[in-house]
Amino acid sequence: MRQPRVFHLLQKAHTALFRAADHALKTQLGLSTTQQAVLFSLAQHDGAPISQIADQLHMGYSSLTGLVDRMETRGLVTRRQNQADARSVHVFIEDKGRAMVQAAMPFTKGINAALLEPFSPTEQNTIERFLDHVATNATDVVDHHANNARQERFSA
Amino acid sequence: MRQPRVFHLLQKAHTALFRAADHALKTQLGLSTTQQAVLFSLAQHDGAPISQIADQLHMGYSSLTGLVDRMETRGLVTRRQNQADARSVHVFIEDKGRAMVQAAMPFTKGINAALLEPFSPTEQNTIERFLDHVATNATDVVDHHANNARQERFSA
DNA sequence: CGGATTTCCTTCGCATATTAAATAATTAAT
DNA sequence: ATTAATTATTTAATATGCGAAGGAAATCCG
Repeated sequence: MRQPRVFHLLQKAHTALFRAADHALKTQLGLSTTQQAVLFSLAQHDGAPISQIADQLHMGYSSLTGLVDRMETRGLVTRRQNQADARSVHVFIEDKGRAMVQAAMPFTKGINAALLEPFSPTEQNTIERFLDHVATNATDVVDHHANNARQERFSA
Repeated sequence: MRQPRVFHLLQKAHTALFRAADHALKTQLGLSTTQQAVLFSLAQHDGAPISQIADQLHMGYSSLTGLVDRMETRGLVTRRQNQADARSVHVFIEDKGRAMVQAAMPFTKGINAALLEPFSPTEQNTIERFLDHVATNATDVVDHHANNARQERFSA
């Protein structure tokens, strides 16, 4: 049985969706995709330390520093230091940021509904499980195969 | 029935997979995600005009110019003018570029297999159809909902 | 034919992102 | 106490991506 080329399919699906959504959200809210991601992550884990956000979004600290800078300048979030551990910096959503999450809601909800419309509940469940699976396991899978490739090269 | 938040799930899955894969492919082949995408697109449509690549990857012309520049510098592809229509520029893969596609193959294949391993053939088919569906319909769906949002704003 | 328009691509300027390496500040470990 | 590890920022280099403007070729149309 032929296996779907998920790797490229996922990339195609993603770019198709997000280049378009990016444009819409940028012109309507002034939010970039990445900033959106940070905001939505914070909406679920308000006050998360930088390290945790970086983890969730698979980014380095240095990427986040600039990102949070820009969002803080615009009044969407605030940095606060942890009193227990003065090294870690926590990020909190401000009202303005929360408002943006709310404003984006009907948009993303509509998109979800429209994209899932042709699929049965069972299929929708499969789709969800797959995307979750990729989100949580991709790093390990990739690392494993990258190591394999390296070993093959050494043994060649 | 609760609907999966495909929008955010897709983003999470994609970043998880591609931040990791990016790193691996960059260190092993020196290819960025976008350059990969161009290369793989060309592997299937060698000699495509810039406009077509832009279409496929949902990018503007100006983004592609620089991209192809860098790849041309590295000897992966070549630009050639269309003799029939001197405006359009076609891009061809060179041996070096083709070699990279080949070199990346086992890697992506392994990843595909690993990510699909927990899913039955039927489920794999569903997944493929979904990703295809998103890839081809996302733009329309997003535009439609963006327009709706704009209309609501005007009528408010 | 010839001017206006359109198409295809490049150039340029700008904002965003991303990474690697170096630095700081703080906490933990021995 | 000294050393090591953790957390985050800074800096510099590169990539990416969009929009506006321009140039060159093709097409439209009066």
